[in-house]
Amino acid sequence: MRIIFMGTPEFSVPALIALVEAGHDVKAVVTQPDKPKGRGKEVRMTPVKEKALEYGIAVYQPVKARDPEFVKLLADMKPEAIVVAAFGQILPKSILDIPVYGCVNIHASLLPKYRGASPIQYAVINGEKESGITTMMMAEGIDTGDMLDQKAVQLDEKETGGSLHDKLGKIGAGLILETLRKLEEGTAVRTPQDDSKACHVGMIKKSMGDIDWSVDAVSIERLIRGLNPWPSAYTDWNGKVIKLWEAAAVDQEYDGAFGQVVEADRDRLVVKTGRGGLSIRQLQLQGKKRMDVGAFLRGYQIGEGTVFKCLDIKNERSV
RNA sequence: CGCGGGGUGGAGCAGUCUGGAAGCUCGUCGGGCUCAUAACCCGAAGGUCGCAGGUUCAAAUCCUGCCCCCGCAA
Repeated sequence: MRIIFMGTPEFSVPALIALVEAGHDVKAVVTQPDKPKGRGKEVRMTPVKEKALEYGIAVYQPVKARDPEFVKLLADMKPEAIVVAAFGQILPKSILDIPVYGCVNIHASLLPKYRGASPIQYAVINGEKESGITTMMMAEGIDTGDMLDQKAVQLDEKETGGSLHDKLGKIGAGLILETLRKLEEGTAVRTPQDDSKACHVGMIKKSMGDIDWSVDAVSIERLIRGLNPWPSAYTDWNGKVIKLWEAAAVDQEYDGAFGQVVEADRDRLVVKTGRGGLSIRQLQLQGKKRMDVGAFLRGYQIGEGTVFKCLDIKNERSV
């Protein structure tokens, strides 16, 4: 099938690879413009662009895809389908109408749940038992179009945003091939979404990682997993930022203030939360590499009574 | 040239400002105590102090250049 692929981050890459390896005629790849990233300020290509160049596929990076000139460019390529996976821009109707088979989106949730920008992290943060991939016909609303195929996956107890991201990326790659085949064969079934069961999640903000110790330990532990590896959950220790990478909720009540260390021995560091304690397993001090809590305790003097603080004023957690 | 932290036996840290014996908490190995132990006691091994130059009687420490890791920002 003659396809135009639109995607930007790492999540989109497996799908692009799958399309190419499956023999589809990927005419062009559309991705976000390069931006200065990283420590230096170096301009870095998007992951999708990098892969596209490997394959020798033409890459387009419009600041605004809805620009009429760009729309015309797309139309002139006469794609049979446009496959979109975490592209990062909203497509206007003028683009949605171009391909005969339509614009198919690969979305990382079991729609209609978790429409929006960060379905993967929120699935973990909210403690979902399962999530998945939905391929869908794109409509003008955000992730509101008719569903085509869906594949679920169970979340592991230790699932992180990163691990789920990788799982779903692979599943998405497989599912989009199936969906395209059905579209071509004419066997695809469009299922409208039940809007009453829909929910929408916005972009992840770094400030979400600022741990509010008055919240229950179970939720904090989920937050830590959901925001791993990016942007990560963190707290303040004597004016220094500490990222928490791994923890476990302890079902026990302690005396003391929220955020206070209530247990500290050779390999165990427990902090009091709104409900229960949080046993920190792996953490990272600013400027340092991540380390197991045992190593941290050996190098620094952490006594019971040490207090971790929530520095940020606003904790914006939706859903 | 975006801002900043750091590279010291296997791990995590101190020591660097105010040059002058390699330190701390662990780990490892051997021995002891013990019903037993992640506990305790005794002993031991293990380090080019990121790399290369320079200053000095003397450099982990001061100066110069380079490499690597990390946080912020984007």
